Amino acid sequence: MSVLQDAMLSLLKNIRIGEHFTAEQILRELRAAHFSVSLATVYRNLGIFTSEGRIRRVSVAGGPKFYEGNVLPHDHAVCLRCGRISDFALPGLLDLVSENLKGEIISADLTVNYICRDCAE
Amino acid sequence: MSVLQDAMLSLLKNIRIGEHFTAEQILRELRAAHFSVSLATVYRNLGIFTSEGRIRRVSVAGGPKFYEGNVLPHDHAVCLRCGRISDFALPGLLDLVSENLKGEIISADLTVNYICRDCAE
DNA sequence: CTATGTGCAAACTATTTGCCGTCTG
DNA sequence: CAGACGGCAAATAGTTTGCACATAG
Repeated sequence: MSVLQDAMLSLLKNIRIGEHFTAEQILRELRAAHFSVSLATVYRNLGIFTSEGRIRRVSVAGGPKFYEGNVLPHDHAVCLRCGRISDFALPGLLDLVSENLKGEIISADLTVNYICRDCAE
Repeated sequence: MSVLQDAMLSLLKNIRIGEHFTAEQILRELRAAHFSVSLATVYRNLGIFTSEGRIRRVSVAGGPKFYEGNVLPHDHAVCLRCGRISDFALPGLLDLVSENLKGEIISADLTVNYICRDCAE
């Protein structure tokens, strides 16, 4: 683990739970912290961390992917106005799925589109 | 509505419920039906139909998007071995979501990763 | 005739890769 | 010195767009 990789990982791990970053945002954060790093390297390391299960990659329709340090199972809610992604837990989801689908269930990705309370005003 | 657009729409609407096509596959189907059409036009028309709510666009992590004629609310199960996408219904999902998330819920996209019965053998 | 639809090629966005230099143990 | 790390530029995949021509109503 290089100094840069440590910095990337702790960026993703230590930021407020529920934050989500794109590769571009991570690049900006790292540069703000005086790393002279390139986008290719950010992507390369994000790929490594994701395949090691240290971080999680989140796809949201029609845009860049987001990365988060929270690898515990949880779901995402995307506000259609401000675009912000929030984590939320939906206990019982996997049970509900396995009652309704035959086969060996590996995981379930739930993305809820909603209008968050800030935007609803 | 041009003849081509009619053909695209009925392709998406009439095929066995639960089928999902990529833009490339639709192009191939149309050409097999003797249309001399380009990929750009397929994408253009898919975009129009999607924004009109006549078809639905489905994103699956790390690949091209799929399109389906079934616009009724339903969920998707992706087999991690064969990659096939199946429709399935999860009654009670929206209720479960609204019990656990504050805000105005618009829709919920659930994608289940699993091993289908054909692949399990 | 006017709007709509289409092909083609080029642009674009997000991401990945090859190559080669560099740093570290 | 070997192997991991990283910069740069080019490649790639999927999708979108500008433009000029064709076609339908």
